[in-house]
Amino acid sequence: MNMVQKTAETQTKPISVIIVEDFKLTRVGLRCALNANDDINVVAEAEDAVEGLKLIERHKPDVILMDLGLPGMNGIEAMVKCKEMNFDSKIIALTSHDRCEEVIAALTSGASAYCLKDIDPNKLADVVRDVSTGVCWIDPMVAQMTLNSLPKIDNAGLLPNKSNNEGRVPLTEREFEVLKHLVSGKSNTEIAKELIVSVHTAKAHVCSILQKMCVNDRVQAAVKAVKEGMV
Amino acid sequence: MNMVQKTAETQTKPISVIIVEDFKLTRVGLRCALNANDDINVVAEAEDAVEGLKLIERHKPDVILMDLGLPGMNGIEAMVKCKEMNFDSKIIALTSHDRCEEVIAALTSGASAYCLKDIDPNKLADVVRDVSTGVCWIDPMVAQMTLNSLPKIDNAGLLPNKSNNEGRVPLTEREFEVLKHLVSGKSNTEIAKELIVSVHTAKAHVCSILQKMCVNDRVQAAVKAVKEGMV
DNA sequence: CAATAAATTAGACAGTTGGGTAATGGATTA
DNA sequence: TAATCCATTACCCAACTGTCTAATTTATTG
Repeated sequence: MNMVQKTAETQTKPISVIIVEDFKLTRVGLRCALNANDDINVVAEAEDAVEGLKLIERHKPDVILMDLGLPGMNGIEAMVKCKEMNFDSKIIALTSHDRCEEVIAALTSGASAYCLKDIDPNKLADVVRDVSTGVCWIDPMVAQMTLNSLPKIDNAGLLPNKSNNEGRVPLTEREFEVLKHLVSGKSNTEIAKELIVSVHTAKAHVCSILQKMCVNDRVQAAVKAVKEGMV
Repeated sequence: MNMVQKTAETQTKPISVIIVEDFKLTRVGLRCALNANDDINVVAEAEDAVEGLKLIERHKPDVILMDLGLPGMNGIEAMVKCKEMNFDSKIIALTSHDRCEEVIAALTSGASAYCLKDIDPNKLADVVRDVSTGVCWIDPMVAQMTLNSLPKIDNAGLLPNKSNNEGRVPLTEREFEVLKHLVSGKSNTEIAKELIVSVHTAKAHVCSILQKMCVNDRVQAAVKAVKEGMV
């Protein structure tokens, strides 16, 4: 039952990898895990960003494994500098955190993949292969979060399609404002204060939002709004 | 520590897949390519979105392969409706185009992966495996484009951060159950009825959920849960 | 101009929510 | 065994929610 799925075992030269990681033990672990694969070759290792950048410049590796929590220059800065050097090395960001801003920052600063450190070593090899071909790969723990950070686009009429508009919700502009505050968890009183109207007004808006969205309470409205990218 | 080699070859039941694709020939191709793998099982196929949604509702598959260019209701609408049904099926968007808006629209509408149709069949199987575990996988042809669409964040001083791991939420199993009901908009009374406990219990759980998630009310909890993919 | 829709305000009311505090039994762990 | 954590129940209370009815003002549109 074990035959097909190695998409990478071709005859071409192995994927060259550089590891930038401050913990010696993790470094060794990464090297061993990756070098166990015939098609992957760890060509160098660095324990800080400065050294890492030098090695990257020298070796021009296919893939860079970059720890984000480095002493001195952090991994994200390092990635930016790396991209400025203009090789087409692909970068895998590696951390143990799953903070939203960090994930986004890494991915917008040059990383093609984001892995948490507890990834299975064999899986990591797969990711290295994927990323070397240009794939964007994001760890399950942060995937949803990342996808939710993408800008919402009005899907209606995106594809040659007509019949759809009926399901849509025709909220007024004011109601949209209210909805945004509602989604951010504000109470009617807070919404009223924010929009400089009376609580009665805020309540009235919320009420008509609920009816237009066909839901029973503000929680459902908020969830629906988030899920459908209305906000 | 870990003897697994191929992340998929375990003894657990195969990954169930539903294919929604209008071209018969492509459908056959997809089915054959996937069914060639012991750990993947194509349980149904549909040639349009309406039929697809019915099948999805019936089978609750692990993974859905969704063509975006369907006649009638398009794939993106179908994904939205699919997400509304609230199973945790993962969706792979499949098209032959690489239009930016379409990619983003797909990923924000519920897709966990975006594949172009000329993908290697074995690679597709890998993607199915990855996606079934929650990975976000984006085809090389559109990966860079997608990453560029992420909101830019000011990286300065992003990382000097260690104390943050506390932000993570260690909800108990019971609390997770309650959270799910909460997200679906149920009141404490309804949650209590659902879990066959008293309202007091439900309230207690909700209360500790709010504290653990560091939010002030159930709306914020629901939104956070949805945004971070906790449910 | 008249009709329609949106935004605003108000009072009232039953029901829900979230915070405290406190007690009990069961399970796991030190 | 003792200490902890979890699930469960209970009561109180201030605050908030959602619905109703009803009225005024401003735009927009036929």
